[in-house]
Amino acid sequence: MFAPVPSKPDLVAEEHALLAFWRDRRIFARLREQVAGGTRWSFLDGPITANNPMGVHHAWGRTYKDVFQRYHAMLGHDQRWQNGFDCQGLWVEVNVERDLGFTSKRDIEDYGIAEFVSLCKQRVLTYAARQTEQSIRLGYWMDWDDPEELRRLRDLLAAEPDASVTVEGPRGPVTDTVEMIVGRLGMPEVGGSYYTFSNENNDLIWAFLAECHRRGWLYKGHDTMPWCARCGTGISQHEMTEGYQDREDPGLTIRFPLIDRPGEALLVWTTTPWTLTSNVVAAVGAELAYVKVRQGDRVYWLGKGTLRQALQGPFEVLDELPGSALEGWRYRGPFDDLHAVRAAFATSGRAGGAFEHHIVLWDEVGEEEGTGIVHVAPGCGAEDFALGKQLGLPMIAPLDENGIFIEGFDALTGRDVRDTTDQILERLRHHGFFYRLEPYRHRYPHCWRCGTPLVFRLVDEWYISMGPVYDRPRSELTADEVDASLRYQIMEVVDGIRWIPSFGYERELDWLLNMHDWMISKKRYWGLALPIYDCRACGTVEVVGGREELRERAVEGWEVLEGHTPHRPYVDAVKIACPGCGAPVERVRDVGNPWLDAGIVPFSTMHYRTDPAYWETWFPADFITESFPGQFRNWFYSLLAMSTVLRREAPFRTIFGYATLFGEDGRPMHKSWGNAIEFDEAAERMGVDVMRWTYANARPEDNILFGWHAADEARRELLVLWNVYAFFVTYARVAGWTPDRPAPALDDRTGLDRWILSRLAGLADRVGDRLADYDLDAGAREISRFIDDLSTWYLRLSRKRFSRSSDAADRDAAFATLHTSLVGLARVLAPILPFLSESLYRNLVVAVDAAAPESIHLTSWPAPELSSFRDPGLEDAMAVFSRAVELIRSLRSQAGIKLRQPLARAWITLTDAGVGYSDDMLGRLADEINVKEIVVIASDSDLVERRVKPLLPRIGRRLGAAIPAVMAAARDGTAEIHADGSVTLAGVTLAPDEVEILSSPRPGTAVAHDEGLVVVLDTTVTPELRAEGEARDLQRAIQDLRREMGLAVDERIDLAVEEGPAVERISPFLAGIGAETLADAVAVGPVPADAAFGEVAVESGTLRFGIRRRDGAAS
RNA sequence: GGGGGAGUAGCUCAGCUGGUGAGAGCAGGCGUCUUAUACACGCCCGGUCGGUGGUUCGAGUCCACCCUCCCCUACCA
Repeated sequence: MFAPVPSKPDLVAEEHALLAFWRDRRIFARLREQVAGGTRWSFLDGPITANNPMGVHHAWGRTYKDVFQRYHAMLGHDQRWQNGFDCQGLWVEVNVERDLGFTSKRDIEDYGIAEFVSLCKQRVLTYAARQTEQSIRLGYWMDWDDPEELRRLRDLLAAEPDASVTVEGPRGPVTDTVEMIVGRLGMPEVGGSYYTFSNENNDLIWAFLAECHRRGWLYKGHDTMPWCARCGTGISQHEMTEGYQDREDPGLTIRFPLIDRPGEALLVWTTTPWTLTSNVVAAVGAELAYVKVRQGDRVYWLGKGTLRQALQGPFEVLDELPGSALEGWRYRGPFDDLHAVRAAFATSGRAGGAFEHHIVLWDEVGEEEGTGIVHVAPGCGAEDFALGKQLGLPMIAPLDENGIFIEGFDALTGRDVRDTTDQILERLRHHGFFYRLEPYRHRYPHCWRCGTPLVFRLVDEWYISMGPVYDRPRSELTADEVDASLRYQIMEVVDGIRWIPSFGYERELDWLLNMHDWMISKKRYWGLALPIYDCRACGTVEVVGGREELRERAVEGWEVLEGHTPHRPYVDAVKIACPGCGAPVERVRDVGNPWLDAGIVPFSTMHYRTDPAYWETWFPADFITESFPGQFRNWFYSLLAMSTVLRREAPFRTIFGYATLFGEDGRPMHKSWGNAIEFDEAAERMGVDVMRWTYANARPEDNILFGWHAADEARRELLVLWNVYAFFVTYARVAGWTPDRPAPALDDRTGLDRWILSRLAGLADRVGDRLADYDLDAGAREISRFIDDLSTWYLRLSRKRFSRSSDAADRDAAFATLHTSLVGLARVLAPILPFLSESLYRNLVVAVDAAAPESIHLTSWPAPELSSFRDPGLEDAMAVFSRAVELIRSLRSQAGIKLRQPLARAWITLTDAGVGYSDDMLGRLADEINVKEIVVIASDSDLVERRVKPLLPRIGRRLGAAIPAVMAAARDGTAEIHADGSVTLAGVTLAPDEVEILSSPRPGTAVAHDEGLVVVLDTTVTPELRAEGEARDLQRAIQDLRREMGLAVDERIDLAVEEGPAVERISPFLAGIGAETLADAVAVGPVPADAAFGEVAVESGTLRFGIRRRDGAAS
């Protein structure tokens, strides 16, 4: 027997109960055993950064991952089920620094790199454990580590990293030091999620970098880079776009006095005053016009086109020269007395003499902003640097890695660049260089991690060359040209991948075409140790391809690294012999870009090096999915780049991208804005199935607005399903029905039964197709439509068959049909709503069938076993019928005749689509619209008057200007309809296929039409019909009273109706009312004193009645 | 700065190669149905389709210009 079901479910409590059930009964483990050896479907997880609790936006992506994996499991596909954690990089460092109250890299070095790195690892383990718990709560099935075990390892790592520890792996216990066990997490012998800080991950990146070096693509660049002074690291092009923000800077105009033209000065504009300390030359455009102007007793030179924007106050133009005429003019800079400037200029001048500031020509100079004369500081800007290199200018690099002025800058030395503006302005004013200061708003790059405005610094960084960009379409490139350019090789790989949504393909190609060389170095502590050995003695660069190779080549320091993961500081101690000169070389101190860590996972997690057969089996992944904003240049890019270098083939076949999650108000979720929802809060308040349903219905290419209201909408939809389920269970229990009762054969069931089963079979087919095509929202829409059909059509029309049927066979057919529908629906829902579907299944199947699999997640996709139910003709017919009912209801509403009032008849015409109906459907239909009779007719000609609707798309081109008159005639009804179906309007004859004939009602009827379907309703209410309607009113009132009294659905009553004129009219119906309201005795007379009293107003008076519980009758 | 997208009901969005009363969901109002008991269904309210001009018999849809927002991209001082 089914367990009773509450009418309002506690979804959250149910979810917790099922989590316990799955855990206790090892359902997931058994699913894996069940599909082991099946056809392989390879999903590769994009690692989540284990640095904070997961958010509801992660739950969106994880819903996709879980749905598609579960769907494939239901198809019997073997899978890897490996979650990934992204572990290394600045994300983690920034948080650990914050926890420790650090503000600079010096703090870290004072604290100790080893200790700092250990804290980073501990933080990763903390949040890996946390996110694991949250993912499990979401119902996300993966090969999860035990969160307690992760926390234990974390604590051991803090206390005793070199102590021996044993963990339980899939192939038995594994013993190693704590540090090394942590480094082996996710490896085959330890199992569980993969961690990008693992030894194997780092090792394979070394192999990748060595391969890049072997091909000559790895190089050290000396360039002016965007730099975050807080983090003390360069920012690569990949990271730049994340951090553009509007910012207000000083828009400063200053004077550069001309040495050879006394009393005259150049006007120069800058938004970064600190770079003036490093000014070397001033640039003008050769083609631009420059003017000499007088303001008071001052004379300035500036671009003619900038006069209006640059000058303050009245001026007089004295002279005009082309920019080319200014070349070579010497000027004095504002910081020429600084030691650093003097030193840089001392020997850089022509013929080895001292360098002097002068004007150079530069075609980059424009007049849109500033003064048309550009201050150039090659040590402080990328484009300045390029110009400086081209002209052989001296370079002044004023900042250290923390953004502090280095020695040689007098009072500025030791000061932070971020707060020297006032000091510099003061100095400019004092020495007469100042002209004008105005705030200037512009988009300026900021550090994407900490939000600090970036500065530009001259530094050495390591790059992977992306190869040349050719000035021709890809189709015209030769094989040699492609071989020489990594970017084009990646593009070829991209061609072989399916991108969902499709614009992803274009966007990735666009990024590849425009991207610069990949800067892979970071001057930080926690991350991949770049295995680059840059010999100071002879300049030879060597890259070590793995830990083993390093051990073999080490000439000193190996013992320091021995027993440690390949992280700083231990790895820094190892030196190798320079292959060029033999000198011992140490590793460059840089760590790697974290996207290297995530990009190698198609190799590291698929045992590329250790188990080639396994790798062959699972590579490439069939499917990956991540949020696409940003990932085109991050994970997607690094996956493609690394796989292209190592294999020149795609690491995945299909990529599915989804957009961004915002708060309900359309803004990014932000705690201080009050629109943020924590994952845990969402899970415990709305339930994860509601969350999953919200995500399942979202269009992935659109941003999702997530909040409590959206969740309520999703919940309402699920409650409809729950209501159907609760209805079924309630009446199955009353009737004692269980599935082991033999069900009538399909052919012996009603059209309605066969219809819903056909719909179910179609549902399973279509949802399966959609899920196989990674089109979850379309699948969810199919399910919504089915739930609606099941509830508002099938069940609505079938209710009496469950509760008050005298035909046992028909009742059994109804129960069997609804049971099949609910179980089938649950199985289709299982990948999407693992909890709700399990809840239904456990009660509808497991509770009554000991032989059934004990979890819905151990059942297979139901489409094959349902396919015999398909009957498309029946579905078409039902679509017509349901549309007819809608139209009739609408007619009643317009006519002011409520549904409870019976009417004599309705007529409907049936189109071709409707001919598959069965007779019992007509009967249900008559009940549903409360008419005595439905007459199916071939033509509506006798019932209606005609109106003509010209089909504009057909006639528009032909008639042109005659259209307005034709349309007016159609509206007036002055149309001549000919026997052949053609129509004459306003003197123009239209062919039958150029018009649609509509129908309008005759008196006493109402008519509605839709797509060729016509329904006509006889709206005449005869006295007999009126009386019957009043009887229904009475019945309704009695049922209401029963409810007020709190009677059980099967409790019996005595009914008394007071005498009166109204009663006379309804007396023929009293017996029927008694049956419907479970009244054993129906009396016309005074209402007993102990009865509950009710009344209802009808046309002929008021009906008064009383009911009372029939004592003892129930027992 | 370049490229792309979008501005349609209070909110979130549909509106196909131009066709003449502009749609859905939610919110609001009204009603209906029901021993699925407050679930569901129906109806109504509500829009000068960002602005201006143009092409056309006809423009939310095509063209031009302008305004606002978003995304991508960029070495501009």
